[in-house]
Amino acid sequence: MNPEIRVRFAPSPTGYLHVGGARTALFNWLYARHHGGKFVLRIEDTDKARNTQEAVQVILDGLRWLGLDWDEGPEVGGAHGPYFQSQREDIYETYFQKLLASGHLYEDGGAWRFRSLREIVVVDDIVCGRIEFDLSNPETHPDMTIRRPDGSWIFHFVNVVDDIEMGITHVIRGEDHLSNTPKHLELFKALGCQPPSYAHIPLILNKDGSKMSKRDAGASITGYIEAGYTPGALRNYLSLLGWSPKDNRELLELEETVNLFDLSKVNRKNAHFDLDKCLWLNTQHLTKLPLERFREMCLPFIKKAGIAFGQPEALDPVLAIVREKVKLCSEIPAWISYFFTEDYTFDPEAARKAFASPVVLERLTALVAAFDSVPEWSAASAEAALKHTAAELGAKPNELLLPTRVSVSGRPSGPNLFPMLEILGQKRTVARLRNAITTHAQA
RNA sequence: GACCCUAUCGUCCAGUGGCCUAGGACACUCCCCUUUCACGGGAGUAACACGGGUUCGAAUCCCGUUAGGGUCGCCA
Repeated sequence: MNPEIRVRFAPSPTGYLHVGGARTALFNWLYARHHGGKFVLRIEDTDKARNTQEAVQVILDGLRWLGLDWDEGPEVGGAHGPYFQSQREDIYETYFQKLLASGHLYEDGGAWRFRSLREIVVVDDIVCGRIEFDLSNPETHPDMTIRRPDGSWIFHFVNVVDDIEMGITHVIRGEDHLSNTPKHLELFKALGCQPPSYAHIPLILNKDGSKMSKRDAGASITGYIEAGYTPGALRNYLSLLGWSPKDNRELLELEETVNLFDLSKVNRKNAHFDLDKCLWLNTQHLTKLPLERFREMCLPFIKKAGIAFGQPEALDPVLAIVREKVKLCSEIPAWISYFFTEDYTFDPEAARKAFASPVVLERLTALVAAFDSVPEWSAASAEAALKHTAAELGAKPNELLLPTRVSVSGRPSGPNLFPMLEILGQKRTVARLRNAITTHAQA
C-alpha cells in the first residue's frame, strides 16, 4: 500500500466517453486501488467552445456506470481543486510568470512560445522502457506554443502545471502521448519540478486496425449503457486489452482485477477491439448476476417498452426462465412481452412453419382438450399431458412443440416450453391455443 | 517527410534461449446433450510478418526490410 501514489484521468469534454478513454481511466483507477493511492479526475476544458455541462456529465456518468469512483474531482471536491481547468486561470498565470521571469518564453505573433532546451530528453517509461528523444533540431522540433493570443492556454502547459499542482506521481495515459512526453519533461525541468513517472499504454483500434472514432461500433460508452451491457462485463473486457493476469483467466471480477493489476503486466501492442468477445463476456457476467440485480438491470428497458407488469417482483418468475437467453438487457422486452399481454402478435415466418401441416390444427385441438383437463397445472403435468396426447395421436412430442410455442407466444424461440406454460397458467395457455387454432384455421 | 512505438491463430491474451511438433479465450465448423432456439460438454480449422545474424539451441537476443500505429497544432 502506498498512500503517496496519486494518478489522474484527465479527459476533455468532447460530448462522449470513448472506450479508449474509459480504458485509460480504468487502468489509472486500478493502479490507484491496487496500491491504495488516490484517483483524481480532472476536466481539461480549456477549449471553451466544447465546454458544456452536458459534455462533462456524459463523462461523469460513464465513469460512474463503470464503477470508477474518483477520490478527488468534480462533484466530490478535494484539496487540490478546482478540478476544471477553466477555473484554474490564476494558477496558470502564476506558472506562466515563473517561466517568463526565468526567460523560457518569448512572444510570437501574439502567442507565447516555450523556448526548447534543445537537449536529448530521456523518457523512462514504465511500460515502454527507456526512450531517447533528440530535441536539438528546431526544424524538426519547433518550440511549442503554450498560450494563445487571446490569453487562453494550451494543453501541454496546463497539463504539466496541473500535474505539478495536484501532486500527480504517475501519469498513465494513451500511447498517443508518448511523443509529447519529452516536451512535458522540458516544462517540468524549466519549472524546477520533479516529473511524475510515466506509463504509456497501448491504444485501442478498430478490429480492422483503423483508428476508432465516435461513429465506430463500440466506441462510445453511452452505447453500452443503452444496449444493456453490465458494467462489470465491459470493465472486464477493457481490462484485458493490453493487460492480462498472465494465467489465461479471462472472466474476472472487479476485486480480483484490483488485486492482480500491475503496470508491469501491461503490454505494448495496440489492441484491436472485438465486440463479439465483449458480448460473450456480457453473457458470462449476466448469468452470474443474482436475480434481483438482473431485474434491476432490465427494469429500465422493460419500462421503456411499456410492458405492464405491476410490481417489479412480479417479473421475477419470467425473468428467471428467460435470462439464460438474454445477451443484452435491451433485448429483454422482446423475450418477455407476451407474458404480460394477450395482445401478442404472431411472427409470420414462425407461424408459417408451425402451421404448415394441416394436421397441426387437429393435433392442437386434441392438445387443448388434454390441457384443459389437467387437474393440477404445472410444468411437469403440462409436459405429461403433451406427451400423452402425442402418443395417442401417433405423433412425436417434438411435432407438437413448435406449434404450441408459437401459439402461446407468437415466437419461434423462447425459454423452455413447459416452465413457460406453467407461468402462463392453465387458463391462458388453453385460451391462447384456442385463439391460435381459430386464427390459423381461417388462414 | 522526420522522429517514436509495435509485430504469435481473423481478434484478445500466454510465451521472456531448450518444457513449443507454440497454450487459453472469442468467432467459425462438426459432434453430443436436449422439447425448438439458446445454454452446457467434446472435437476441429487457424499464428511465431520476411531476410540476415548471435548461439550447441531462437517465437524469445541483435541488425535490416516490410507492414501497422502514434507524434510533429495558436486540439486535447
